[in-house]
Amino acid sequence: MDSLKLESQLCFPLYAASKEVVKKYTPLLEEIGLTYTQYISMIVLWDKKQITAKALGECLFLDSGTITPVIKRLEQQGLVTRQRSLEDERSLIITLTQSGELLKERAKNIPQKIGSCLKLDRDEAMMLYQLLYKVLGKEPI
Amino acid sequence: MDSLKLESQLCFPLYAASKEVVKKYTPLLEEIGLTYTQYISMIVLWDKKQITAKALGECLFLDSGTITPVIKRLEQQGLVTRQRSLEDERSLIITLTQSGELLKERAKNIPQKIGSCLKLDRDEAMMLYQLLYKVLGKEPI
DNA sequence: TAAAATTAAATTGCGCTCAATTAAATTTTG
DNA sequence: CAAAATTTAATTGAGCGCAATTTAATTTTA
Repeated sequence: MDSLKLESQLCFPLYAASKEVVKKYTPLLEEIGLTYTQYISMIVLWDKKQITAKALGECLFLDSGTITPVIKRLEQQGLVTRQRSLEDERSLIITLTQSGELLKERAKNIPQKIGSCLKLDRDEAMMLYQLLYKVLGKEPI
Repeated sequence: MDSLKLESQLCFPLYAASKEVVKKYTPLLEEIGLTYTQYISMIVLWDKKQITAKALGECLFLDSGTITPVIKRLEQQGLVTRQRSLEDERSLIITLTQSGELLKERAKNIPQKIGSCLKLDRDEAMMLYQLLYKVLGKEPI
């Protein structure tokens, strides 16, 4: 049998489904002025309020080449501030601003809107979630 | 409960797992001079030998803005040729070259190498596959 | 303590991704 | 048939993503 077929490789539906789901977010995120990457960065910041660039990158599986310009754009929008750590000047501390905090209110119904347009029931979504975290080699929380 | 958390949204592990898996392909694909997107394009071409740009884009969930330059780079590498359809000048026909055909041999052990580094057993991989195709709203083949 | 190694961001360069637009060919419709 | 609508690629512009490199700060080690 031919393993070099699109249908025999798990990577492809993973890649395609990821893009399709991100695409569903785009119009909703546009209403609040965020890209998908900016959105997941804000999700972490809404939770933690303050985090280093390094820790944020680790949360999101993004390296500094990606995270640095994302943070700068969030700063330009007034959603976060950037400052060097006093204990370790190498570290960049990102802090949620009041304006960033307020944006959370406008984002709060996005997950539910997306959930309702994914054609998975509760058990399927749970199962998919578990399997993806297994691929990531991280425990689902 | 707070739905605006990274852990409560299916999109995030999907997005992260997709990137991590593509990243596993990168060093293997580098050996044969392809990017991931070029690789999945070649997979379709190894199967079909000839396809229009539109059909290729549909297979891969990619629009012309992405597929056009990808095809041009494959052409520059001598793996495919591009020609307009005689019946419909709007359509671009992409044809696998002999050199493109030969590359298949060098790629043939990639799926197995990737499979062995994903920490999923056979049943889990199958389940993940089915769930992802359900998200894509397409029947798995 | 001074040199070497490590760490964290930032930068660079290349390619991907998509939305929106454009241009050309074809099909539909009046 | 001619005008309008549709279809297909190509183009443009903004942002992501990563590998590789650079710069500066800190830690390790000789």
